[in-house]
Amino acid sequence: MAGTERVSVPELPEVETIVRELRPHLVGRRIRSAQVLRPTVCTFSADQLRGAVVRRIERRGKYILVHLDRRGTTPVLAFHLGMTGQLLRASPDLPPDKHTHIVLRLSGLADELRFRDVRRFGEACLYRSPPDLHRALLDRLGPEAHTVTSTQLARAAWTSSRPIKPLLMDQEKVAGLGNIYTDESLWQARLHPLRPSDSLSADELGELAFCTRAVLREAVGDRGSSVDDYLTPDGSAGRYQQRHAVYGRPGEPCPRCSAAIERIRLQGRGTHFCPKCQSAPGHGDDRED
DNA sequence: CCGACGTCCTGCTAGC
DNA sequence: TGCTAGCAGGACGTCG
Repeated sequence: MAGTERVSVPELPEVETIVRELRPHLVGRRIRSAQVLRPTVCTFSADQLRGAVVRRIERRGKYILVHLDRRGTTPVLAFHLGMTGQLLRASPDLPPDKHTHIVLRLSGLADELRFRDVRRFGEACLYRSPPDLHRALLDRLGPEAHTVTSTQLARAAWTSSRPIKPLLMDQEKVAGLGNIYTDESLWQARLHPLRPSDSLSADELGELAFCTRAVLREAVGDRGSSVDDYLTPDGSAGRYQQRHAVYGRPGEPCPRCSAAIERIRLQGRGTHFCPKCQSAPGHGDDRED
């Protein structure tokens, strides 16, 4: 793959794709055995999982939540994939590599489930109960990005003067967006990533909410973006990267106006936008329609 | 309260 | 050719 972007960071569409793929394989099965190959990436020991039955699996923000049933308790296993995390089904005949940190074997499932993470920004946490999970994790997350409304966006945006891009990536404000889909949503909404959040009009925030939902819906339909090594648990790749308008395309023509896509650094993140049709802050907001 | 910045980690690549 | 420095970034801790 050409370009300077080599890493595919799992965001809402990738995590949703993983959850959908795993669900029919995991739900109802019992964890026969668990191996923790690298204890630093998780908060539990292998024997805390043994014998647990998977009741359901869901996504919240970028978290994968595996609800368990074990000896009358209902613990929840939560995965965050960080930048390079993967949940893969793999044959036990293939020895796990050095980046495989957790291995689960389930009753009635030939493949084992592996948590693999090259850069180890991801982690797996075990919570004692759903209320514990909410207190420690879920209550801190903002509304889901794929259903976010203009009202919800306005509530977050109008109380902050920080640029709109880092606000969208703040999981306490909106849950599920990362670098790729934030850049794509802002391009779709014709908003410059540096625009102060509290400078956005109700109309602009309405458009941003609409575009964010649309981008995520299409990306989920394409089973996410595969930029380099992101794969779904069955080993297949997503294809939304073919539709990226700006992300990973510095210097290429904007699909809307043909101006060259720019790339800047914003709070340490590579940020891609069209300098022509995403009007710069302080240069007026007149847009053609 | 808010935001900027350093930290974690590995693999790839530009440059000497 | 082989080395190293730099870069990529999600979330969190620290500092101003």
